[in-house]
Amino acid sequence: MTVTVEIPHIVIGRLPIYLRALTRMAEEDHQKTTSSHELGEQLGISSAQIRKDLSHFGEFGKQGTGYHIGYLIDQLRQILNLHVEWNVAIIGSGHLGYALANYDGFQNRGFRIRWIFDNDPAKIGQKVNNLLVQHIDELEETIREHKAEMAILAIPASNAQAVTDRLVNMGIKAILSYAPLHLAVPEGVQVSYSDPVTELQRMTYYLSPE
Amino acid sequence: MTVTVEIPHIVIGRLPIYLRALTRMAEEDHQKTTSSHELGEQLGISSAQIRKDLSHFGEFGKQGTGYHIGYLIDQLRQILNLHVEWNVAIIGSGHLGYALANYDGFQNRGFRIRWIFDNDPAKIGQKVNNLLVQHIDELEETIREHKAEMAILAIPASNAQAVTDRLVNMGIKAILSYAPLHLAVPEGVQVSYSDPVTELQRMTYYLSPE
DNA sequence: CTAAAATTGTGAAAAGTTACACGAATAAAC
DNA sequence: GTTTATTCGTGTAACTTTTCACAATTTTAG
Repeated sequence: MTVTVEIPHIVIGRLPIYLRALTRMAEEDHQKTTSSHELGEQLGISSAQIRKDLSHFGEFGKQGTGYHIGYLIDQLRQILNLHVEWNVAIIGSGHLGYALANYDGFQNRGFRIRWIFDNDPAKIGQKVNNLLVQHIDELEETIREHKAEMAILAIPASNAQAVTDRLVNMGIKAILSYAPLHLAVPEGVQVSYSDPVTELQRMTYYLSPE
Repeated sequence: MTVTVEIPHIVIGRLPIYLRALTRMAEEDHQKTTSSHELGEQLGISSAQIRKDLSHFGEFGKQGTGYHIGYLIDQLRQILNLHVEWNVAIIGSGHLGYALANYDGFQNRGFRIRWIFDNDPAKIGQKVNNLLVQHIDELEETIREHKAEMAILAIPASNAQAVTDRLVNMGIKAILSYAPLHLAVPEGVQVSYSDPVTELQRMTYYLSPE
């Protein structure tokens, strides 16, 4: 009898944060080990929470010493399926799509921007950081041919659901959306949202006007 | 005796999402009323949760009818302090800062991008969507003079903490950061993070490699 | 070699969040 | 005018998440 323990989504969400902080410690400070206390200090998270989060996946630390950073980074990358590089399509080559295509932060963190699409004829064929802007109608063929699995949506809200339907239809299983609306997707498709305005609005609640 | 009931942060975080959906209903569908059920359906949130969230702030609905959209939008804007327009400074005029400065989604949602700063002499004085790029060393004087209260960080991780310290020092109380690191700020300063890579990494956990 | 300090992993308690379910009010149908 | 539908607001229960606190282990100091 196998008992499948579902690991809380909220725990998964913190792993990339740990990974980012550990990578910084290794690369900038040339540090070899750290403790849950030190890591928590840097991230504003309690040490107990970090230990409990990690304990869902194994025993990575050593009493008295803490965690070997290189080893823990490696384990986190395995857990998050980052030992393979994921090919990502950007939809929309407006200012934001352009910025994302030029961002060098995807490298070495598990992702490679491989395609960029737009529906504006004036943009098709333009070069964006070594990628040729393709027409959105080539989306299906490109995904099928290259088995793309992730997409970043950098288009206005008005087209976002229609494009999402096409992506889902072609088997895309994870979408990071910058369009300011909720997207309907079938079970099993991951969606992550980023809307600067909702974030600012959340913060203004805590500010006193004037 | 006044009992101050602290409203959960997680509830505050959903209000802008409700506001966004209600605004869409009003503007696109010219709808006058809605129900917690309909709103929840559109957002993938249970109707009970929406009712409970709103009930923290008052009784905005009517049995049998639901919510008057215009009225609820108005109430949410009051709660979130959006009846005033907030002036926002963008730090960094790279690709991302440029995209944010050109984004028209801030208008009518409570924010106005007023300033954009950079430390690259080649960029100072350039025009970005009617704003002149100012040198980062003019930050303090500009904030003091205009009483800016919010900032968006669109700079590399390497400078982010130093710039944050300067912003906090000048009294900035809310920061939306696109720099991929945790920022240390004193109590009472709001920080919101947006890192496409951590979001993608969270999603790859749920995808099967190959 | 022994004592003190550091640190993990974890069971249990506490705190926080969501879902349920129902009385009360309103609107629609007949 | 009465019955049926709809819908809200909310007390309580169920569930989720975080914190506490401690035994066990390892390292450091004397």
